[in-house]
Amino acid sequence: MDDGMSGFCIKSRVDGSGGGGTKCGRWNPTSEQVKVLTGLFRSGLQTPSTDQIQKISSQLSFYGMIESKNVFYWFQNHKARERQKRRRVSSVAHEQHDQVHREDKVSCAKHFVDVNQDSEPERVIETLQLFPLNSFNESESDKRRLFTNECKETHQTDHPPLDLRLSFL
Amino acid sequence: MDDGMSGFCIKSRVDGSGGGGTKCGRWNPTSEQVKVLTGLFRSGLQTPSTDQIQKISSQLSFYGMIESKNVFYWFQNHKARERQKRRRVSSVAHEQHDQVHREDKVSCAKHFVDVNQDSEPERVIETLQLFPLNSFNESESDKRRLFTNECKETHQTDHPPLDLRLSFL
DNA sequence: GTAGTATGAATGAACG
DNA sequence: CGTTCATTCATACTAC
Repeated sequence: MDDGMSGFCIKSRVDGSGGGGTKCGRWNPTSEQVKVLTGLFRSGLQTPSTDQIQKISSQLSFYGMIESKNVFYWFQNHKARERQKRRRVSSVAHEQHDQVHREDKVSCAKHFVDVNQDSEPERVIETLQLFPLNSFNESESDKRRLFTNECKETHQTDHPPLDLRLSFL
Repeated sequence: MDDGMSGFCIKSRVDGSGGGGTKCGRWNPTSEQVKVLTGLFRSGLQTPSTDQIQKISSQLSFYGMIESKNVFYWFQNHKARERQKRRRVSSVAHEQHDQVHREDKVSCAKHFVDVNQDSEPERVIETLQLFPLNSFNESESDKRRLFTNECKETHQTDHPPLDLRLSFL
């Protein structure tokens, strides 16, 4: 999206500066930054608020270029990966013999459909078209409930107009 | 990545229906779908109504599997993230180092980029037509033209205490 | 140079 | 709507 793709040119490690230079691309935290971040995380701050993120970012900028979003991502990733690791461990160390399906979520997430896995990707020609014309004045939650319960969007095989010049709205 | 790096990196993974394994998991929009959605969003449709969502979904199904809820979530996420990003980037600046000239912010970003949303060769016939009266608002409104980059504080000249050590939280 | 790994970034989905 | 979770993509780094 228009993520802003804020660019940043970072050095290569505090020590480094290997001359190789300013690689523009993704943020590469300095060891000091990582140290502080890790310290914060271990101190119990696993999900900083937006406000905290900004403060942290601000302070860490002393050590080098950094943006709020970097801090944000750092915490998100750090937490996620720790959890992920933990989950893996518990999954193996615990539980009965790990079945072939150790993943219970990865399968078709919800009430999805499309059971076709390794065969001709043929689309079902269900014509279960859209649910009744909505009643205006429905709340967001109503909408969400509606959508999440929707099991399949038919995607009719016979191509619709295709003229979607966005004028269909 | 090549100097393009604008917009989004198209994932090589073509979503299902194509040949072979239609990985059923989460929706992976095709670039066409993203393009249309982005176009709609940019044209002012940031919170489509239920029926609009259905129509969009219906039309986009031409490009691949898609459900209404996907469209719903897409808009939710897109809007939320745009704000989030904005929030993260803004403030922090404060009046501390005064309002530098807008120009400076740009120069600070010397090597990179712009916030150009789609530097993609716009191929879709943008006949964006304002949706019917059911929702007339936004108008042009969009003037997020500022470079919201956090290149900000080049460290306020006189470096901050550096005594931070987590005490600033 | 290729393989493997660590991790930054992105985003679909969903929660409160 | 703001926030959080899970999964995946992309890339920096390391080892062979």
